[in-house]
Amino acid sequence: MTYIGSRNHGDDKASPSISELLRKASLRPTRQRLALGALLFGSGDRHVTAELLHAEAVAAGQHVSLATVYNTLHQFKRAGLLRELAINGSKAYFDTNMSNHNHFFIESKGELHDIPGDAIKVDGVPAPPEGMRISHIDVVVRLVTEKG
Amino acid sequence: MTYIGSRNHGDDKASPSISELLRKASLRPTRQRLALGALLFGSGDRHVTAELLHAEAVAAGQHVSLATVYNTLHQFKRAGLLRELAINGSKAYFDTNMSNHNHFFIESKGELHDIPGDAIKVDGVPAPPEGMRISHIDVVVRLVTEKG
DNA sequence: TTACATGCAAACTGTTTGCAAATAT
DNA sequence: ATATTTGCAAACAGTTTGCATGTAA
Repeated sequence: MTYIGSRNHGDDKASPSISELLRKASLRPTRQRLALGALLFGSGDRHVTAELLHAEAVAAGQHVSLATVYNTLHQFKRAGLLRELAINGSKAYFDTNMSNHNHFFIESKGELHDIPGDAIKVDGVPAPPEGMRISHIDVVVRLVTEKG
Repeated sequence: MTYIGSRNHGDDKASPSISELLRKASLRPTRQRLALGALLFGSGDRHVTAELLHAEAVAAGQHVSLATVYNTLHQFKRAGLLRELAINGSKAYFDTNMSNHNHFFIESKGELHDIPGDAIKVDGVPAPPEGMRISHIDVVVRLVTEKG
């Protein structure tokens, strides 16, 4: 679940590892889930919006409704295959990189890039209030063009 | 506009400093902006959503439309009086604390709390790509109840 | 066979916009 | 007087949902 290396297995055949991912998540390996899973997990870490993933699936000749893309993203998230990122106020980004890491965000393009997990160190976080614990610390480095 | 109310012209005992803020921002001191400004800047650092601020204004007996709340929040933001926070995927939060600081976010309540700017230190941020510079680094410490 | 998954459209939430009426200067 | 601001409702984007149809086990 951490990373899925190479893509091969021929051209028109679903990757067996996707089926396995789905099986482990108790999700039936439907055509749609296999297609979306291949797009998401078939080639390294990815950042997608529902809209982008849908467009990719359609471009790949797969019939998948946008609602199914949303459903599938949430199912994958629930299964621990994806993480949802709150980057800007409007769109939801999903990240296939489940390891500890952070992000550059290019505001002008809505584009995300990973910062490896061992790069950034956060110190001095105050103790949470009584009865609360830290679930996660998000660091987003927002970038603009040099001109500003 | 069907509202029948007092037009407090000139001497406005309510909040002279708000009038000044507005004047500096080249925003006319209308009744709505004065009311919203008083709610936002009248009592320390605040985190509001448009919906919350609108509810507060109405509760305070002020006629302000939600559209005007949105417009005003953006005008204040543009004037450097507010900062917009991207915390979760759905709602926009506005923060009256313009100094460098970070946030606790209590997911279950959608509640934000400041972490003083000198508390958290972020080290090891990689150099941005060519032609880009860092505009801001957001650190959000997400909290859940101890039980999960 | 039957429980689960999909697609469509309609519903929904949060936000923005067009325009006539109101207000500030 | 004139340029700006407001309120309303309608438009809009992104997301979720209800339900009939389709599909995996």
